Amino acid sequence: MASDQTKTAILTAAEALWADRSFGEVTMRDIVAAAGVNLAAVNYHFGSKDELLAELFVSRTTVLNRERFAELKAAELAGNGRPSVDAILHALVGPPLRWCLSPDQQRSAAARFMTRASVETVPPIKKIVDREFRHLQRFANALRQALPHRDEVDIYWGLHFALAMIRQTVTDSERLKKLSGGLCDLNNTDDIIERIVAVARDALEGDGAARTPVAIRASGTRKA
Amino acid sequence: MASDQTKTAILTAAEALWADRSFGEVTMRDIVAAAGVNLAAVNYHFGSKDELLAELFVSRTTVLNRERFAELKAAELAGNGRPSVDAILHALVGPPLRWCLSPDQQRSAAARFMTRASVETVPPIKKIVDREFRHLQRFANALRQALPHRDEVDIYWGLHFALAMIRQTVTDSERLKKLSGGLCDLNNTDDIIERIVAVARDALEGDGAARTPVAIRASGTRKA
DNA sequence: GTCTATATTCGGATAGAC
DNA sequence: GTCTATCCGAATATAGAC
Repeated sequence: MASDQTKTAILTAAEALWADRSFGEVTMRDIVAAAGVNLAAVNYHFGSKDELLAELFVSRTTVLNRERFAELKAAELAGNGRPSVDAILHALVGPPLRWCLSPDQQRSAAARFMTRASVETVPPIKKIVDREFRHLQRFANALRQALPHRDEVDIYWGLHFALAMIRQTVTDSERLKKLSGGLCDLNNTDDIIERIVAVARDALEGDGAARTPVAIRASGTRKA
Repeated sequence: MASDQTKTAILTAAEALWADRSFGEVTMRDIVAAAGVNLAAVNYHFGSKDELLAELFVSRTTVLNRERFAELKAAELAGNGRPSVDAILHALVGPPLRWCLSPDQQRSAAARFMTRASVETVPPIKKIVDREFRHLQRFANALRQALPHRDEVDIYWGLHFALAMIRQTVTDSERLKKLSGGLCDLNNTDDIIERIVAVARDALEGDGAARTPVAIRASGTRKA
């Protein structure tokens, strides 16, 4: 087997396993068994279990963040440098949710893996949070520019809540499905994204906006 | 040392350690070292590491759920059997947040421990999720009664989002503090509870964004 | 590059003294 | 009830054959 294939097989297997279980619960033996490679391969290609996690996490977040950032840039272009709150939130929420709910098993696993890994306290992740931190700052800055009249504190809380809903939906959709007796459709990606964006938008734009009648909201006051 | 003291010391130490690290990352040796007791004491008093986790989790959730439920009952009394959405949400959100932000270190650790443990995939937790499930169903039922005109699906999503915000705030407040440059005051318990309740209430009572047909919503808010 | 076999550490559990 | 000492399995990592 070629070197690249072995590396990729390990990364893919690790991602799938870490999507559903924590770092410590997944052993290297689990990973190599799923990847169909030998135990020694992990250390040969990555050095250690920790470094495998770090490389995998950087690899996936780089792609996801690029996708988010591209949408943010597109929104800035469309808004002549002032993207709407709605567009910013779509750039933040859309990519992870579309990944998670994708029929592509690997994409879905990648989204769950990242969400899980980002709250792990193990050393390899601690070293990488800075990357994610700067990534989120871009969104915070975009929101501040889009809502110059809003108290900054409210903006950060709104972003915090948006991230909360993304996380919960990516990692805990099973509970919602059971709680609702199967009523909540977790296959309708667009509907879910719109729900999260809508709630986050109301949180950001404030109480007044949140109680504005549908007719006014839907006609697009934010675009002005 | 008396039996009760040893048991309590183990429970307290385990709770504090599991508040910040996952099940697998905390070893029994870590726990007994923090508790100042001997390694064998855990097996003597609890049987195994798994059973220690299960007993601790049941112990803490029992108290928290009772507190939540008492507030829900009080709200029902005050509302003549029909508690307001606001009161229901306060019963759901208040207890875990007050625990988490309490100056009492143990209370705070208990809240973080429960939040962490509830998403663990290890066997001892899997066996207990049913308890939590029934607990949440009570709140779902209360919300359905308070909002009879609302689509049930929206109610479950609103509950889901409320739980998301609670979880994120309990486990990840540190990131919000850093992201906001210290602007967000994470000591003002009441303010935080009101923020979460307000957003959840808007999501539940809705300005309609979440239940508006896609066709209408898309005309004004979707990005290009 | 890949794999087998093994070294080494670590963690959970237990036996038995006190 | 408590503690020391130890067993046993598991997990990471590595050495060395192919």
